Amino acid sequence: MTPMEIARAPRRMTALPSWLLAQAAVRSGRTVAEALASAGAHRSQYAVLAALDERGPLSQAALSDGVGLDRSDMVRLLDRLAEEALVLREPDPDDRRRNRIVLTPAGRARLRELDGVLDSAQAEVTAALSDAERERLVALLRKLLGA
Amino acid sequence: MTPMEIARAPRRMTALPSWLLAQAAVRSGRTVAEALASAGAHRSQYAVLAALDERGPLSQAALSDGVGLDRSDMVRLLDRLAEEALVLREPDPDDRRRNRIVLTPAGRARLRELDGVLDSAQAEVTAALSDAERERLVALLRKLLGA
DNA sequence: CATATGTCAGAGATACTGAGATAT
DNA sequence: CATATCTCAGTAGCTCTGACATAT
Repeated sequence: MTPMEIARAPRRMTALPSWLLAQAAVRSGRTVAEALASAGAHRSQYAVLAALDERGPLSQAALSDGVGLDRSDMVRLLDRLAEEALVLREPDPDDRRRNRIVLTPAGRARLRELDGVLDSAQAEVTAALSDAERERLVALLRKLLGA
Repeated sequence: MTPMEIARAPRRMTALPSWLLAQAAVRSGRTVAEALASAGAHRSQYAVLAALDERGPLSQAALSDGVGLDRSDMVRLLDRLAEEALVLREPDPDDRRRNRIVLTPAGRARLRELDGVLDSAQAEVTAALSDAERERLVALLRKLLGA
């Protein structure tokens, strides 16, 4: 999904780092989104499942923060994950304002499945590069991001 | 503009090429959008002015195609550029279905100004990299895109 | 009282769809 | 008649705001 065609662009733009990054991100994002969509999932759903798997039960606020999603949108996302019984929403006994979001066994299984989907999507994204080149790209992007 | 905070994300995601590309593109895109916005412009406006400068007068369809923008959106974009007298919309005598979109002297001047804005935005985007690293990144992105 | 949380309704910008009028 | 161009209205998904009730 996110059809979002790759734009042809004026020549002067195609040399810009910002344009190359944008194009690469669009293609890569489309590849990943399509892979997840064919498994019936979305990027933010995967991120939430992964965060819960790595960090254990979290409040919605902590989840929103840890995943970079607005709190109001997290509400709807969790509605859906809870419907599918991939997470549980239980009241937090320590702070009754909070919901404790817990990954269910089904959620964990789903996450494993999506981990595999993501993994082959990465291979597809970087198919044009050798292993060494892919590593160099990753290192440069990390440095660019100040990691 | 495009506030769009950088997302923190689960650890397993931050190692993925697709995630690094997405994050780099978001930062870079924000930098560029803010630079253009402070000059009162948008990315697609710049692209249209640049396409006209490089290729001469074009129909709206050719412009849409050359810039990767939907035809229906091009209508509104050109309304604005024409209001500011940066382009002219004149009937094409050779094919009366078409509009001939012409860059005005003011449009060309605007483009020169925005070229400068873009140029310093690129420097900002790649500030964390050395010249050699920036070139390596550009080469890798080109290869990734199959250029 | 000030702040944090979850929830909801809606704004805003962007990409796209569908249909109509005009011309080829 | 089939197709291309421009235009307009409206949809869809996504992000973000503002407000509210509840709890700390």
